[in-house]
Amino acid sequence: MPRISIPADFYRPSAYCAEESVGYLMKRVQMSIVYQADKRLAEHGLTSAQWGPLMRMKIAGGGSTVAELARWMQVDAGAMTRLLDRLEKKGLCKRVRSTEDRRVVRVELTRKGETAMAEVPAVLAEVMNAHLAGFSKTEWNALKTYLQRMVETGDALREKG
Amino acid sequence: MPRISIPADFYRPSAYCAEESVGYLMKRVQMSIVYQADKRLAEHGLTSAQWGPLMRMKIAGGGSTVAELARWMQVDAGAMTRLLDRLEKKGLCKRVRSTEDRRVVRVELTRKGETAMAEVPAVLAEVMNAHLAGFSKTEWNALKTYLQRMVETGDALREKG
DNA sequence: TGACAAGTGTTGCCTAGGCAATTAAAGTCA
DNA sequence: TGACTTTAATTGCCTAGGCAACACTTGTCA
Repeated sequence: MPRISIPADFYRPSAYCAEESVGYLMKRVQMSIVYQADKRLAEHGLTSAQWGPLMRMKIAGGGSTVAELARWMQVDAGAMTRLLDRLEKKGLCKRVRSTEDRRVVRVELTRKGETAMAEVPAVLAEVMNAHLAGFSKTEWNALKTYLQRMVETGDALREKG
Repeated sequence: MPRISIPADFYRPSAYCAEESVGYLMKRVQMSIVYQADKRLAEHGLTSAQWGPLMRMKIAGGGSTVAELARWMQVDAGAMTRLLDRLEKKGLCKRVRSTEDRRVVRVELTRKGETAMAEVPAVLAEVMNAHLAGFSKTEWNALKTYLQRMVETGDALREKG
């Protein structure tokens, strides 16, 4: 039962101020997080776009498929194909054509991929914690709640068209 | 006087859960905002990356420069050059070599560019308001405060290295 | 069985940004 | 004045994602 969503009335066409915009602020924060994560991940030969699929392979027990990874990352299947090309070239994963369903390509972590992934969770936690310096646990929870509500609202918008 | 920033302790390397991550949630929200904005801006021949420079030219009185736009958008100068290539190809702006300082290229809005910009603020306000459906003014202010704090913390991180 | 639909992966072409090298012009200073 | 530095804009090469077309399988159903 999706309740009716009435848009807010905070922003008006005239006097649209960037510093007041939640969208602008979120973009700034996002850029900072990606910048810090990329800087630290570069030492392990990874980018902030690349750890996601590797993490998924890891928690799935060492392997996955192109389509599954694309869905998980909420990304185009073509983009995932090319991202895996780059990871494979670096020797972090390898592709194996499935024998059961000959359409699918299984993607598996290599030894080198597992090694590269070892430090990633610590890096991510560190970057997030650094950006939340000064936040109380209450504030952190409030922020998460706000963001979760916006995600739900956005999903509902998409469904309606 | 930059006060000392002590990182938070909310995230730990083990059990790094995406749904709990402020970074993941913010990315989701950001993707939704960009998606909705792109969908509506496409009717005016624009993308969510393109309205920014045009807006800057507009509020600067019809013109700016490549370097100034790149700084304003916090983007690489090369990226801005290419973005302006695309805008110029669509006839939304035009480049004029400056006579005072022959290094700089002045970028000016065309009539067509002004027309395209007319509806943009309304579109942006609509998209932001839609994503903030259900928020009270107090919650909206709290969210902005949290984000502003994270921006400042991120800037401080970058300065320190 | 055979046509058809749906799922899977790849590729081409597009926008978009980062980094580095290059060229040209302007400013600085011994 | 001449050497040096800085700034401005562009370009090449890289990662990255979206959309559409394509080929190849698999499943469905008349």
